[in-house]
Amino acid sequence: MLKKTVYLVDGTSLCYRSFFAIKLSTSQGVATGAVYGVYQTLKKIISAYQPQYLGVCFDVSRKTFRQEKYREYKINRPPLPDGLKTQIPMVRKLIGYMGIKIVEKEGFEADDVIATLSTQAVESGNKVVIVSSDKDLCQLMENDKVAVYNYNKDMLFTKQDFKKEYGFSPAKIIDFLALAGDSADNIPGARGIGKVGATKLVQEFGEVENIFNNLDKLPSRLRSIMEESKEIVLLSKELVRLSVCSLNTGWQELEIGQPDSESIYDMFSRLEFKNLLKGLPQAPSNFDVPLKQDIPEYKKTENPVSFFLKEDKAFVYSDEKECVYSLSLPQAQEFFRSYPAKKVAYGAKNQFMIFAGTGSVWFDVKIAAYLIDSGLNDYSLESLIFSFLGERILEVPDEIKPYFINRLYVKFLELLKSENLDKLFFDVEMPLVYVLEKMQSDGVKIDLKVMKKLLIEVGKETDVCRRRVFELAGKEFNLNSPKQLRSILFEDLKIKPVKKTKTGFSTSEEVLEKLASKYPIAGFILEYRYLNKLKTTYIIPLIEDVEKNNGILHAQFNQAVAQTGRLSSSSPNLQSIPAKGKFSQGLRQAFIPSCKDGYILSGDYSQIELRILAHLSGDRQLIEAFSKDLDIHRFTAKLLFSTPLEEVTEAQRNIAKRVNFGIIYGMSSYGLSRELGVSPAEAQSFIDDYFRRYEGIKQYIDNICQQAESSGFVTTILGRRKKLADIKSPNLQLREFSRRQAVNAPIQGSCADLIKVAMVDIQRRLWKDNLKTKLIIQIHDELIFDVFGPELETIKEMAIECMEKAIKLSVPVKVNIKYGPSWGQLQKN
DNA sequence: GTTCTCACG
DNA sequence: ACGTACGTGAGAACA
Repeated sequence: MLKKTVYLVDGTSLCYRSFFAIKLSTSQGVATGAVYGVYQTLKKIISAYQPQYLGVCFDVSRKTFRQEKYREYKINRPPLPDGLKTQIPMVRKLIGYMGIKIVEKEGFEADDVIATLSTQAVESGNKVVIVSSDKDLCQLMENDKVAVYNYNKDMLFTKQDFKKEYGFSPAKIIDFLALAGDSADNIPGARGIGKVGATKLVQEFGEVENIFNNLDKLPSRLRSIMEESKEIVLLSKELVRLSVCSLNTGWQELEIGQPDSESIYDMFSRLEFKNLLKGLPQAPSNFDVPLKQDIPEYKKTENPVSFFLKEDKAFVYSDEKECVYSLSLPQAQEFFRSYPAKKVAYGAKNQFMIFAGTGSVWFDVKIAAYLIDSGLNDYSLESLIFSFLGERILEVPDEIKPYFINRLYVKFLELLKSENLDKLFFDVEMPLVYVLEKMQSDGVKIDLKVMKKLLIEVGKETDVCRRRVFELAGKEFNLNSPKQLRSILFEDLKIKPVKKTKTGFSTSEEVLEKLASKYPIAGFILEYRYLNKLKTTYIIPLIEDVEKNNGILHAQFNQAVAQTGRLSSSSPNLQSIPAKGKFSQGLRQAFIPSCKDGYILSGDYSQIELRILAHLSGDRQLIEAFSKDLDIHRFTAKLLFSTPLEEVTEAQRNIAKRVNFGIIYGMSSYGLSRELGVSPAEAQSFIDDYFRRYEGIKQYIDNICQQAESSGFVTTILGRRKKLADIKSPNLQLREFSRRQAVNAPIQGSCADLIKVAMVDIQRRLWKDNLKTKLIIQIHDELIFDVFGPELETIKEMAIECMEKAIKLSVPVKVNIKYGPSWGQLQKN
């Protein structure tokens, strides 16, 4: 019979070690480090040693025969941490998916199971490798067919290695532990004997029984210790001795089976193990879609045509003929011009330019996926194919893409209809694709001279600030490093820290603000941070970007990113250009109209989120306040402080304003207390008063949370959905987070609905009336236009009209218009 | 790649 | 007893 090697893994110990070593969690905060670590370790063993037999052993419960012998056994072990507890079932599933068997036995620990399997395997003439970090298991190495694998050092540990390190043979580790004790398992050992003493005794006498037979050979102090501890030492030895038990599974059954890659892939994508996904073997793919070169001749125009563009090629597919056509660009343009079917695409925003003049894209599967689930963090075609079609393909070849786009489209159209998202999709989101494309390609004109002048000015001030900080600190250091700054402030200067982060004391704005009155250095650091941010995040990158593009800035407006339905902007982010602070307007002055004598015009929704809250909640007070066009924060202050409207102080109005914002964010008393700088109890009383006065809002919030719980999602005015997977989670933090999202998402998302409708309407009007003015930037509740001079009055009216009438609310919607020669010089009428 | 900090709504 | 307002993107440091 051929000699085999059987690998036996201590699953419980591996889980613990991975959990503490690997701090990893999903974007939702679910701990995943243990799963990750266990997989990596098993994978490493499998690829390094290619074992044929491998089993993972677990402790079943805390109750084992050892507790019966000694009640204190492992009693000081803290309970399983929550984050690990939730991972154990995932780990077990994963091990199963990997084709690996789990072996365990009620009343016994993983170690005992390993001992049993190891003994059996060795008896039938095989070798054993034990994977564990637990010393107890070394006793099994007495038989030199058994080795222990250390996964930290990636090394095998043999009987010889053990002897070299300890000076006695592996079987005696139990005598050693019986004497020295083991604090982790609460093995008592002999009082007054530690590792050193125990080593000496075992080296001299071997087994503990032999010590007791030769007590007369010990020095008197040791002798009395040993006499006193006899019982406890013998008990300890019993506890650390591994026990053979009867198992349902023999080592022969540990042969590794075929891994279930689909399930592993599924689990990893849910746990967001992106790098591990790449390492998984690709499913054998058999697309079976022939490729043709000629121009397709479809007969039925009711079948939409799916396409994918790649530089100078277009790949086209329709259900009518089950093949993909590979066309040159001119061929494709000719085809689209002459053939009137609806076009289906993936990520059309970045593709349709090539098809200008051949009609618009009707269905974008990426946008559809975003409406169906706005919470995904990956909308790549591959990821959608996996999530919605259940096929795992690492990289879809370009020529096959239209085939999959078509399948996704069929699926998504059904889903959009059944979830009542089709109207939002076809009337708002799809038309918006083109609006955004136009905004991106038109771009924003930047005055480089203004930028460069600003760079010099800000640069100078930054240097002055930096020098002042160094003077006050008494030395130079990297002022951009929070770590170095931390040590300067809280160690060298011995300033009392205010707040901690995960890794040490915080040096955030909030902290420095508090320190500034007492320590001038804090003020200079703040000023440095502001200036440096301006310089490195805005001025320099904008200059570089614009220099590459002839004075025009082309940013991205992303339609499938924000979970609430908002747009996001990137490369550069035009939605976070500074608006306050000394140089903000100077910076914005570089954003100028593209034509001489033009204007930059901004249309800004006034208090839109609170108006939407009034609409959604139907709160009597809030609706009335907006109907009368009152200052809403002042009005809230009146209610909170029971003061006549005209007697509300600025301070009271300010508190009310923050409370109003808090409501939109689903606030907690703690959050509000920090925002207001009062105690949580005082904050709570503000919240209580608020809800007493705005009864409808209170009811609405209770309602929406209940709705979220029963359906698992919340919706906006136009039916946009936000899924809330954790709304019923047993984890309090996750649950409360979901509740806050449940309150906020309908408000933020409805606001997005509103402005998106306005954008679509506005762009239609611009096209229809042949206007030269361009919509250039959207900042959530504000639209920025590059106005052609003669069109100023038209645009003013049109912006107000389209924005205010986008969606009819039960309160008036108000838009403020400002305009000027640059973004930094806007004036009201 | 993660952490900290900070810009915007 | 914990960690807390909601939604984004970006630069720099540090491992």
